[in-house]
Amino acid sequence: MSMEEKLVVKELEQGKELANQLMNSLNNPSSPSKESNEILISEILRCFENTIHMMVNLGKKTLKRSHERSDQSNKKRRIFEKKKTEEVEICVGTGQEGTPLDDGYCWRKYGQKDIHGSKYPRGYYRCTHRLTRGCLAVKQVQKSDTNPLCYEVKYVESHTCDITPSTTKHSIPVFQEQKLHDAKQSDDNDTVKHMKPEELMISIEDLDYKKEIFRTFSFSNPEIDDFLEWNDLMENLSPTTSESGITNEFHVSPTDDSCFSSLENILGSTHDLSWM
DNA sequence: TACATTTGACCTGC
DNA sequence: GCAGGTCAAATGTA
Repeated sequence: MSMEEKLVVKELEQGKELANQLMNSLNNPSSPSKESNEILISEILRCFENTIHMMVNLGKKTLKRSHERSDQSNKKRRIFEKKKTEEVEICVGTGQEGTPLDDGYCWRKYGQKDIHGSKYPRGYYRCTHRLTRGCLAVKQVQKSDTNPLCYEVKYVESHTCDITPSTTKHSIPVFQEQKLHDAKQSDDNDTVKHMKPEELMISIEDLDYKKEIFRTFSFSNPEIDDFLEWNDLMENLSPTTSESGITNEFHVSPTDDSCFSSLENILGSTHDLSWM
């Protein structure tokens, strides 16, 4: 059994346990409050959502692998799939040796490769939430040959996990890409007008300054993290995704409860159920 | 013990 | 055949 399949089983077992708790609660006249039942329901729904999400991604992965290995003649489709993932390359300076490019997301290294013609190997990172939330974000980090203090970072696919760990020192998931986004969007900005995306340089001082600005931007409420449904979250947070597929901005207000509207609708509908 | 990193092997595209 | 990308077992670390 693969790691993904184990996670699916674990999630289903958790849902089963929650359902049992709900049943016990409903069968017991001196059961906890209605709010407790609502919490249990939302947790069960979250388990289903996660399971579906994981199964979909597991299926995609399986299909993709089998497709790649068995149907090698269908190259048009492969090219099409490849085009769906466009890439943006930026270069960010950092003085923190060993911890390059802490961009606020949780990355897990899955490979390193010596690149022909390059002094330094290229590191391959994927989002930590790839298995649990199906986030397909990937980045490649390579030291610049010309400037060892400069890292060339290539982001492939955008984050769909929408999770910025509260423990992360710098909660700036949008900053570096925002900079690039600004460079693309603003024709009036002469300083970035002539820059190619892959040549975009960000000074350390500027980085620290921006980090301070975006330090408070994070999803640090564990209850929110627990209750949000990922699809609804994606819709309600309204991330402005560019044509490249890179998520550049998030329009979200900490006080905006629109994120919970769908959940409230679900819970609201359950109010009408006779067993509540 | 769980999670992250390393690294050699394997796969695919050119 | 080569180079780049990914996988997964082995290893390291908290």
